[in-house]
Amino acid sequence: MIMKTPRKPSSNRVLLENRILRAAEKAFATKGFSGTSMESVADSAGISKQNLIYYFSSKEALYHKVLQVILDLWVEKMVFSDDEDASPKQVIESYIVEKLALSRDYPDASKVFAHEIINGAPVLKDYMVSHLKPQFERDVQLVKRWIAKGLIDPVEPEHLFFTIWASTQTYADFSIQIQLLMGKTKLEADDFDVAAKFLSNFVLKALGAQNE
Amino acid sequence: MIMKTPRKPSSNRVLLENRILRAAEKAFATKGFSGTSMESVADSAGISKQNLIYYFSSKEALYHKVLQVILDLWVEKMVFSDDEDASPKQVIESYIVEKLALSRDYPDASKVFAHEIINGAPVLKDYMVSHLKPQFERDVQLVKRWIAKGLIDPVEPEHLFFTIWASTQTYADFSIQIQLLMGKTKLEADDFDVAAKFLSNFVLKALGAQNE
DNA sequence: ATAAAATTATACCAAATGGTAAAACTTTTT
DNA sequence: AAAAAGTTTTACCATTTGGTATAATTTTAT
Repeated sequence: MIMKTPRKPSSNRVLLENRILRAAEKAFATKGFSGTSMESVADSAGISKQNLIYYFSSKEALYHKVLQVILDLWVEKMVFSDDEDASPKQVIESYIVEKLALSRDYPDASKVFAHEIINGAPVLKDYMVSHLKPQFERDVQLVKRWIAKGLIDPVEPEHLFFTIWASTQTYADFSIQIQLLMGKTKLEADDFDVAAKFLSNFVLKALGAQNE
Repeated sequence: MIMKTPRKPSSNRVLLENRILRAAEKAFATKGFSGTSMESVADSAGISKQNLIYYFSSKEALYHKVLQVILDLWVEKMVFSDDEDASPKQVIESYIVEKLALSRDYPDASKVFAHEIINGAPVLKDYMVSHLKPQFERDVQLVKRWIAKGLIDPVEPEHLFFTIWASTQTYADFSIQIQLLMGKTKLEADDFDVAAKFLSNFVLKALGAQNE
């Protein structure tokens, strides 16, 4: 039986796919799935619509790939319960800092995710139950142990996470509102630093976990 | 000069317009502006597309009206600095409770607003600067006076508002995520009560304003 | 009752859009 | 060099969609 050796993917292809994915991410972020046309993505990527379809055979396929890239990035960068022996202050502080860094560095990714969730998670529902929920439950258990040990004051851990997620992601998803209200044309790195300090202090104090 | 007396709007018309607006709000909330077709709104409202266009001459007009109804509701229900002499605890607690009540009772409105903001506030930009920003700045000043009087600990008031908004609206906008992670088919009134308690305690403690 | 205004139904259309078919061209492998 | 695989371009199409034009019907004011 003769096995044909497949040609190695040209480096050009990888570059082009990345260019397409970035263009698509930006489009999905600012217009949503329905509001994004394949032609506009192709234009942003500098290729023809038909050529875009050669690389991603349908708009759904393109959207799925964009979501997958986002999730890979997030899972890679966001682990809460890394070190069982780290202090709550350390863990929470770096969690908030990292989440805000994601909002700062990947605002489009955050917005695509926000669109997906607001629209009822039509694509991500299964993934959330199978992957995110177990991780979430582990993290909740860790917080409960902290409470049992008296390291932080008693709170509902689930709502603690909802609050941290919401208040870090708002700097990406609702950045236009924040800009308009603060009279800025865009959010600078400095604004994210201030937000990180504010939120860390805020959460730690609310948990009675400033020390250590 | 003869002035024709215009016919009074039939009560039927008011009812029908409300039915249309509710259907449109739900559609815009779950699909966004681009993802919503006039025909689907008409179907949900139980009329023909052409008849819908008779009442709202374009999709833009319909969307603008939906936004306006939402803003009217929110402005009516959400006043922060009502009473200068109320204690921070009273003001913040009722603010959080009322914001959560809006998320509970008008989740679609919250989602339509979220879509608008994530997409860059193409319609609401001007309104936010002319109406919301002054109100925001008044509220910020009130918080600053609280700090100056030593009623609460020093924080950046702007970020305090961003956090409260984000963490109350997430129970509407991201409800599917919360449901999936908590293993519920929907969020009940009880869940909102727990969230209100959690958030009130959390924020007041972070501000050092539990007493009074 | 009747004219005028309001409402609903019928027929239609131009533009946008996601996608297919297939030919032409380029690069890589043998 | 030739075959094969990969890539790009050209031409086209069916469906969806927002919207217009207009006729038919119902409701209201006089």
